Amino acid sequence: MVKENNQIPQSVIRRLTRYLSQIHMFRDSGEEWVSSQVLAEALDLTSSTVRQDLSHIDISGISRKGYEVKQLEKSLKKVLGADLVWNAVVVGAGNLGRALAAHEDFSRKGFRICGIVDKDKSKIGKRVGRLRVQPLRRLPIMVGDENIAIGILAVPEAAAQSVADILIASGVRGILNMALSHVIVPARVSVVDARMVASLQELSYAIMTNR
Amino acid sequence: MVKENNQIPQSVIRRLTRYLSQIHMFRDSGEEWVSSQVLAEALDLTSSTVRQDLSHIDISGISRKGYEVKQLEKSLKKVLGADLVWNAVVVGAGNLGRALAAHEDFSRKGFRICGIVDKDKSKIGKRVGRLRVQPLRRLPIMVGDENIAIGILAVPEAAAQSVADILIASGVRGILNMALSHVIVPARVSVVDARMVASLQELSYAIMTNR
DNA sequence: TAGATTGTTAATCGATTAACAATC
DNA sequence: TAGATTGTTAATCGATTAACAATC
Repeated sequence: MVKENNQIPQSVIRRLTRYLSQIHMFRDSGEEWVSSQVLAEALDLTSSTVRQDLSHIDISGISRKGYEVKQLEKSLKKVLGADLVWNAVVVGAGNLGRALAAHEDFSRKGFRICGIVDKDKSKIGKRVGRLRVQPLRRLPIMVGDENIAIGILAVPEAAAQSVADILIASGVRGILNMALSHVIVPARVSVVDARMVASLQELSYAIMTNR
Repeated sequence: MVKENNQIPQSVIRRLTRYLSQIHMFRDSGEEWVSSQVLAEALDLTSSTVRQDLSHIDISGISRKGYEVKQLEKSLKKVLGADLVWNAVVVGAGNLGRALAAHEDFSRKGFRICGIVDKDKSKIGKRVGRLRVQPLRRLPIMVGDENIAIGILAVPEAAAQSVADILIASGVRGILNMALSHVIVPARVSVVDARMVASLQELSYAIMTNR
């Protein structure tokens, strides 16, 4: 364990998020220990993959028992930054943007939505849960004042790049891209795509080829 | 080109969805031809990867010109099933479920949301755009009557598996999983994860390790 | 103790990149 | 024609799986 300092591969990080979710389930059903085998079965993986993955993080298993659930939860949260609170702003106050701004899961998992902005005058000032839609031009002030690290991009395909540029200029460190299109960013900014239409297209391909 | 019959790797399919989105941009700006080099640059890939990927689908490029935009769009749509209309039902009428049911991008890209259901009595009957929230128990009838292939799972973590089981019993062929947790399904059903909290956790890791 | 399970090394498998002859 | 770009093969790189000694 603890292969500290050098970066963990993206493929592993993606599975660590799944381990964390699964560990919560085990914790909630009162389990105190979990083996690589049990974790693997719950997530359709091999126990070998689980052990390899966990070798990247600060956790020690015990022969014949496995990993302590509480400790594993703590280590996974630590490495993913899930033990911190991350401030975020939603850009785009369409159906999707408003839903994301009000989505309970986010705050429950440490992502605090501090604001929602739109460039469309007819949307500005409208209530979204406890927030009000602000004008797009306020973005730099909001990001600076509220220590916002993450921008959630929920605008139409065609606007995605120009709005991403504004987010970057405002000083966010990462972008969750909900738009269809690819956005280009400088190296100091990170992007993760969460393109739902793309996911649906992957799904339709899978359905078509599934026998 | 045309390595027909044998399945295209998941990693390639994921990029094909990106090519399709990018091709729409080129088309909209009036381009008629696109080379592997240009496509690669727009998406942060190598031209070699693009050519390899396109060798899986039914398209021929021409030396010195590249690929015809219209033809490439058509081939990409064909292989991804994006030339078809897919009927879908949203399960869970929380903030997220309601937004997904009303999301314009979906219908524009051929995913027709035919219904939204919830088990919570207080939500049933409420309007969501042109739809009304139906009781969960109507799911099998809806899926059968409206030829629904896809279920979009937008329920809390703890309910995900049991609701997935109901979707499967109702006869859907694929599930878009918006819930945090992993769902287990029989081989004849396909699942694609679109777990947004997981994406945010990937992003926070990326931010933390970005210098 | 006996045996289940970890941690890790080595083997396999798959995906990406490089290279280049063919071609328009 | 000259040269840009494809299509494809081979090389490299990285990720997953298998295997097994160490250990509790």
